[in-house]
Parts: sequence; structure tokens; C-alpha cells
Amino acid sequence: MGLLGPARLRPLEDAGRGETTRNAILLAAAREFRDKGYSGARLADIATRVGMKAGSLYYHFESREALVQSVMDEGLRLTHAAVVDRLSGLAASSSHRERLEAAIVTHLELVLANEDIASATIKLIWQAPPEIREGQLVRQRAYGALWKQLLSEARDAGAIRGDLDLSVVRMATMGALNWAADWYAPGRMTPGEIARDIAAMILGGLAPI
Amino acid sequence: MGLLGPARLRPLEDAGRGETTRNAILLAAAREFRDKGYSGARLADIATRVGMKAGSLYYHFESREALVQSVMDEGLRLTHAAVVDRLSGLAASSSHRERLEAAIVTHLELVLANEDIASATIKLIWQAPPEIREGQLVRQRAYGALWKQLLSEARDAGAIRGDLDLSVVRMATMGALNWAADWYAPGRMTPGEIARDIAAMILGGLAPI
DNA sequence: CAATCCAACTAATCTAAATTAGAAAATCCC
DNA sequence: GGGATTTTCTAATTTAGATTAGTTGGATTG
Repeated sequence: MGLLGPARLRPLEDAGRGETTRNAILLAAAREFRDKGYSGARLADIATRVGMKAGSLYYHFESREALVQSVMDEGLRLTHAAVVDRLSGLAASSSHRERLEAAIVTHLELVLANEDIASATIKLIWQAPPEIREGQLVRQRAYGALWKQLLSEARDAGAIRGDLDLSVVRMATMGALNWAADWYAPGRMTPGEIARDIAAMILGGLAPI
Repeated sequence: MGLLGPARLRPLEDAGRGETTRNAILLAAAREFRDKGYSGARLADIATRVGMKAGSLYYHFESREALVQSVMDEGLRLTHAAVVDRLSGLAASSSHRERLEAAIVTHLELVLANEDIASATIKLIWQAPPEIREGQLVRQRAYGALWKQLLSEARDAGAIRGDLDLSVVRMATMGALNWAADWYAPGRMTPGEIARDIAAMILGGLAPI
């Protein structure tokens, strides 16, 4: 696997024609949600992006809500897969610190630059009403578990100080990373530079050595 | 000033009868928005909380949008005031690290425990559509400026490593703090404990000393 | 080539809330 | 107490969008 990873919208294997437009809709929806937010995005606009009319979307999705769910599902899947993939590409000899850093940078680059669906998902996590978010708990938990493991292994190995609650650490980290989806605008700094700074800050803290 | 601070919903000075119900509405709206999100909160429910009917709200606010704006305005004002106040209560001899820590803890405790309006505002910042958020830029900038100053003074004094971009630091910090509004649920840890851990993490980093 | 199916369109319909207008009730002020 | 003013209520009205029903054109298959 390694650097390029499996993180495309969906493998070609099972892509019949239907699957293709479904993906086009997901992508259009992701962009629309990312740009206009959960309540601002309208089905009509999403449809226009794909080149169809609002009603036609119902051929592919049960409802607006189902569409949101699918976008989030896919976004989380992509993010999870990208991080797993990145980690599995590291040398077996890599340190816990390196692994943490890799996870942080991968997550952040996905959110900032790579995938519309990933960044849309992050926004939806904040914006969507509770009912919808609850439908995502399974995936969120799965991704959360990955980080939990990463952190607790690191601590067991002595790579993280023992006086911090790991849940708090995990949530604070996610917050720091995910908020970037909101304030980031291409310009002064590249996603890579931002990722490096945030990783350095999380791992090393603000205080000078 | 010191520990108790000025951070009440609004000074009594100019509180005519009208002002009072206006505040009651703001508070009710804040709770409703905090619990159900920007798009989930309905004017009817807000009105019920205050003991009136939806239409009556229009006597006090132009529109739903104006109400949201007011909540956010007040929330940011409160947060800003609380942090300023806390800082001004510190001894002149306090270190930059202490000042940063105080700001972090104050912000977090406000978001987690103290003021419905503050935590509602944090959520609205994420959830509200861009047009509304833009109406808040002035206040957000003012609060941002406070942090900017705090951070750059700290760095000039050598209390923050010089290799990090301060904007990134500031945004990552806000993200870490603000996401807490979302995942925090009273239980295992108190807001104070969480605040301590997050402050320790931001200042000292994950790596052991 | 006819029957069937797929994928989209058009044109209602439905619905949930926000919003408005005008009537009623409280409150205030003399 | 009575008129003016402030505040709230009631009962439409509006509106924006999601949703649904029924239709159509093209592709596919037997």
C-alpha cells in the first residue's frame, strides 16, 4: 500500500453505471455541504451540480437525510482508511512518536486538501442534528478506536506522559485538527506546513525545550 | 475585578422591564440552540421556554436570524469579558505561562459549565450559515486579537518556542477548546479537570519531560 | 421488433416553520 | 379610573424546500 493508499471514492470493482452516478451525487453533495453547511445546502443545488433535477436524486437516495448519512459514512471511511494505510506504510521500527505524527498529518491533510468528502464530513459532524450524528456512531467509534489504540500504545511505551487523561487528549487533538477544516483557506501556508506545526505543537507543546 | 468578574448576562444598569424579557429570550434561545443545534431549534420552542408564543418573539427581535446574531454577540462578549477579567485578576508578577493557562482554563470552563450562552455560541459558530457568521466577524476578531496578543507576548518573552506559526497555534488551541463543547458530558471528569489536562497538553505537549 | 427496465424529468403536493396583521390584555401615567 | 402605551396572543399567510406521482425517452434483452 504505502503512500498512495486506497483512499479513492470507491473501488472500481463493483462500479456499474448506477454506482458511478451515485458517487457523482455523493461528491456533489459533499461540496455543497462543505460550502453551504448542513442547513444551507439544497437538494436542488446538489442535483444541478450533477446535471439533474432535484426529484431525480430520489432514485438514488431515500431522502436528504440518507444522503447526508452516506456522505458522512464515506468520509469517515476514507479518513479511517487513509490513516490506517499510512500507518501500515511505516517501517516496523518506527517510533510511537513517528506513528502519532503520521496519523496527525494524514488526518489533517485529508481534511484540508485531499478529499471534498472528508472535509465535508468533518463539517457535518458539527452541523448535523443529533439524530443524524447518532447514525454515525458506529463509524465514529471505529475511527476513535484507532486513535485510542495509537495513544494508549504510545503511553504504555512511555512516549506520552502519564498524567494526562487519554480521552481528553484524543478529543482535544481531534478538535485541533478538525477545526482546521473551518478556518483553513489556501494561501500563506500549505496544508503540509500547517500539519507540521500542529503535530509539533501537540507532541511537543508550546513551551520551549 | 478578580474572580467573580462582570460576566453576567447584562449589567442591571440599563435593565428596564423590556430588557429583562429580552434577556430571558436570549437565554432560552441559547439553551435551545445548544441542545438542538442551529437548524433544529424552533422559534416555537424558544417561545415556550419563556412562556410565550412564537409570534411574540417578533416584538423583541427582527427575525430568527437577528436572534441568533444576538445570542452569539452576547456569548462572545461574555467569553471575552470573562477571560479579560480573569487575566486582569492575576498578579502583575505572573508568568506568561500562567497567563496562558488562565486564559485556557477560563475559556474552557465557560464553555463547559458556566454559561449557556457561551456554549451555545461556540456551537453556533460551527453550525450557523456563513452569512450569519460573517455578522460576528467583528466580535470574533476582537476576541481573537486578545489571544493573538497573549501568544505573541509570550513568545517574545521566550515562553513559547519560536518555530511555530502563531496563527496556527491559536486556531489549533481554539479548536481543542471549542470541540469540548461538543463531546463534554457531565460525568467522569469535571470541567476543571478537563481544563487542567487540556492546558497541560497544550503547554507541555504529549511527550514526557 | 416488442416488452421491460433504468434513469431521468415535470409538475404537483405536502409540510414545517417563519413571518405578519390585527385584536386583546397588561401596564403605566396622569 | 381612564386613556395611552407596551407586550402578548390568535389566527392567518407565506415560503422554501423536500417529497411524491406519474410520464417519458432511451437502452437492453429476448
